[in-house]
Amino acid sequence: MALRVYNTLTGEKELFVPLVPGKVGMYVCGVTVYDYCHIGHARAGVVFDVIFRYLKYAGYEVTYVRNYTDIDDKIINRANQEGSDYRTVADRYIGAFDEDMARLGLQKPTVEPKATDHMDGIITIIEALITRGHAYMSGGDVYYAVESFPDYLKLSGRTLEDMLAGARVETGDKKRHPMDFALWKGSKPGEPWWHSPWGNGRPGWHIECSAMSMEFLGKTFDIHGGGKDLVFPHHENEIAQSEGANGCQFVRYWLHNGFVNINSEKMSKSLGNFFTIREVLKSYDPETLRFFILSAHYRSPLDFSDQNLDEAQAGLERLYSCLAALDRVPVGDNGPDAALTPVGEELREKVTQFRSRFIEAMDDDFNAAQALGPLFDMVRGTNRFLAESGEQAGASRQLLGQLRALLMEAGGVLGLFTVPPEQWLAGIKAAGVGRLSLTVEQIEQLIAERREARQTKNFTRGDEIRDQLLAAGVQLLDSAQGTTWNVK
RNA sequence: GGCGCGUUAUCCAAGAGGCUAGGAGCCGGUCUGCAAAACCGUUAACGUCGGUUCGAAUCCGACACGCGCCUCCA
Repeated sequence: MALRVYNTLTGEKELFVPLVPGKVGMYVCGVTVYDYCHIGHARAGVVFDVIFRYLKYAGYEVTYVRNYTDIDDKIINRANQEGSDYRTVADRYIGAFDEDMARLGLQKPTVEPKATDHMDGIITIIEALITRGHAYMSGGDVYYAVESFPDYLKLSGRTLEDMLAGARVETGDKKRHPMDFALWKGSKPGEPWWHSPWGNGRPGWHIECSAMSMEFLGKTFDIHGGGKDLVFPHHENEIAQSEGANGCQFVRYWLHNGFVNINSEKMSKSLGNFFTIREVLKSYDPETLRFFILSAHYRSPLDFSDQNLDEAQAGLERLYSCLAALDRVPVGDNGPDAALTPVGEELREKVTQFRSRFIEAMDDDFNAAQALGPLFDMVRGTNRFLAESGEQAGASRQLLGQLRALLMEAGGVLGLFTVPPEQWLAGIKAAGVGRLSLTVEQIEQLIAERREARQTKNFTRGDEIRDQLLAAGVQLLDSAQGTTWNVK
């Protein structure tokens, strides 16, 4: 099997063949830095992080570029609101973005360029567009003439007529066609500006991505990604700019992730129904959020809710618990594994098939949700084997070691299992304690009281304490070694 | 209005002509003073109506419902 990816441009899954064998150039639209990131940004970040990781896992040398758009109307507005300047706002939210993405465990892209560091490239492309008749000056601005580019809207599969029908497009007096868009905006008083052949001003939205991708990946490159909402106008306009200026294909494979929904409705700034990443990470572990994102295919909508996050946590906990159980297996001798029981043979079979099943899923348009299946399968087999062999499990350490390595290998691609299992499990518990009305001391005290009651066979009192704690959200776990507890 | 997408069991969610997805839950079992937890086992589905086919969640058509884009958005 070979990697196949869904290309928005053709609307089909295609065999992935990079421009240069063994190498991949990938550009993903980052963020416009004017506010904290929400869960939608988290999804895009995680999805393309996994794509980046998988391409490397598949043996490609990947150049991954993810930009910061650090000059834009919204940044300027924000700066005006708070009485600072665009640079202050941009730098603050670049810092916040980096923090959020690091917490979600994203690997650093190869390059993370900023729009304002690429003014020369931006100006060069606009000049080329004017020369080739794709752009025109008007009232201090420069606009792209969409009618000059026959392929315009090929990505979203529409026509200019479709777009205008019933649409609320204002016919700005500066534009020749209502769909024309700004490449360069003349600066108004008090606004940041850069020198250009068309006077002082700043770039329009879209052009920075054409400039930065060309700078680091060339005129034609393999993968361009972003959220579905960028298909139009952002990516459509990038195509018009880059292909208009260079006269050659811009991007070979367009990848777009689906939205995060709240109650089946798109999460967005304008609807005001969004959660920031940092808000969510107050109640949920970052890897849980990551796991939740990976539990649906990247192009499908993903419904965000506490219930779904809780389920994701339960799933991830199952995986981590298995890893922790493997760590507790007593070390056997270094000799060959003991003869396996039927249950052991079954597990060996799962171990043998694991990698090909995992790769098959990921090769099919990065289907991480499907790739999770073999992980859980192997976990079930492991639990079963461990339960059966008990103290003797150490005699099969080669098999178990191989199994653990495979789990970690898959975790490396998905960005999971980055925390030592016992520590992760302890972290989940600690987070739960923070939400309780009882202190750890009070809980321990009650448990001690219960132990005494039970020792004197006063089960009524013992059960009373157990119910009391349960009502407070504390779940007791009795075992031969004594009583421990968990937050429910 | 134009264009596009989706509808899978109690819930979440893969699958895209014949091949066990998976998770949570329910139920049964092991364990336990009884429970809980953990572990094991197990259950069930393809929106509706037609069509193509030896065979359809899967392909085609109609309908219903939901959603998205057409305006800043990951």
